Amino acid sequence: MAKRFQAPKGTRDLLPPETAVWAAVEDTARRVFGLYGYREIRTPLFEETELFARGVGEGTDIVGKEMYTFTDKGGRSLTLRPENTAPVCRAYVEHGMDRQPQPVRLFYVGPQFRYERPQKGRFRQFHQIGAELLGGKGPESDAEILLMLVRFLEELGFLKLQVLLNTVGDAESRTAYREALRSYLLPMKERLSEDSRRRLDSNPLRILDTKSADEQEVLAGAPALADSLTPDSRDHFGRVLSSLDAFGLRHSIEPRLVRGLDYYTNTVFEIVSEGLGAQNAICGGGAYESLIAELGGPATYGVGFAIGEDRLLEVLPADSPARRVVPGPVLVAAMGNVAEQVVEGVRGMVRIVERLRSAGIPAIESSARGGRLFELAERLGSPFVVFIGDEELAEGSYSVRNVSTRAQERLPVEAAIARLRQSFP
RNA sequence: GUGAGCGUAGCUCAAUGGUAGAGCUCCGGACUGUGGCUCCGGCCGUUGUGGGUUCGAGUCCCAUCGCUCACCCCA
Repeated sequence: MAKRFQAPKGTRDLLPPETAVWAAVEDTARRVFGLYGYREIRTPLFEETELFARGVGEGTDIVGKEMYTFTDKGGRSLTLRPENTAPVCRAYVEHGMDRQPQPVRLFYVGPQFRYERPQKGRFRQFHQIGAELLGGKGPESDAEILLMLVRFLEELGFLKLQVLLNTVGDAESRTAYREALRSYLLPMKERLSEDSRRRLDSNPLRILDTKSADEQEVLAGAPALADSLTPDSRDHFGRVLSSLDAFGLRHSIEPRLVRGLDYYTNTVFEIVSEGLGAQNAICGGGAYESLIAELGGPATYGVGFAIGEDRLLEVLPADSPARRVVPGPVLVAAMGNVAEQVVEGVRGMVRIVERLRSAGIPAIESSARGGRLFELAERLGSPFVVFIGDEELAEGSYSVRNVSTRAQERLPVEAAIARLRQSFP
């Protein structure tokens, strides 16, 4: 027997009927984001490696060890996109979108790639739904995009969501805090893990969100980032919070929330969910004030989020509108002599099925008989079975049977089609 | 990159170190103007892969690959 293949490690096939839920979630995103004036952008699945190295940050895990990087036949170093914010900003700069009316509101839907060991809620190819607001004014942009994010999740049936919020300050605040934190931790270096000790030099802020109980204890007496904020950053965060309050958007401040991408400044946020094991964040985001400038564009304020679609689907409420079952195709079955006129019978069936399709009714023919026909209808989710026999052919009618109520009527063709259409808006 | 658990048919699972099985699914037939069937028959395995121990390995050992979970980190 020939070798059998399987999807590469960390990737998976999405199969029906689950794909219908994915499509419904994405449709909801397009609709809700559209309500806020966001339009879709589709960037390449791969970019110059340098874009992510500079944009996401050399010190991040993503760049340090998780990139799918390859050299093409022209000797270029390319990388499968591990996230979509840097590509969107690249496109903003490349296409001179700073000359469009500001701010520019964009959203994206698509696969991202990170070379990691798979586990619950983590894949090498995963999917994100995200949005970026570029060229905005600052705190009010942050609040706007959070409002949209929460509305989207609520429309999917998530209730009582809590947004975890924090500020990491601007560059000046962070420099000040980095020093304060280092001075505090340095004397207690022995109590830190190897990783954390390394971060003491490279990225001390990252030590804050450690999960180790022992390190949490060490951190209990650490200086607060809030105390190192510049007046500007303090004001920024205050305005975000007051906007959210004004909009009635529930949130909680998590002083330890630090995100792993270098480009974030000031506002950062996360939405977490139960039922995902250790990978509990379904959405993360924040503001970035210098990314676009670092990519060669004008100084531009940006804020955005990315939702992990795979994780979102994992915890999607059972009663989510996105799970609404889409009806299967109407089954068309020949009866009596019609069924026995093998060749002409089949062609006649196809003509009838095509007629239904032309009227916008999904339909397939079936050669199943008796109980098997209805078993098939159940499995496909078909709301109706249409019977065509000699009598129907003679008088130009279809017998339409409702699978769930078992009610059956013989109707003139046009009336039958009108009846069937009611189930397929 | 590190650690742990698990790999038997498409799915769910059996098989004391002694002939690889069952149910479901799928396909074919009986049945052909009506219900979730019934009956008959059939396909499906180098027991993830490769070595080793043994008279004999699905079972024990080693390696490898894969899956799962966790660490790290993130969505």
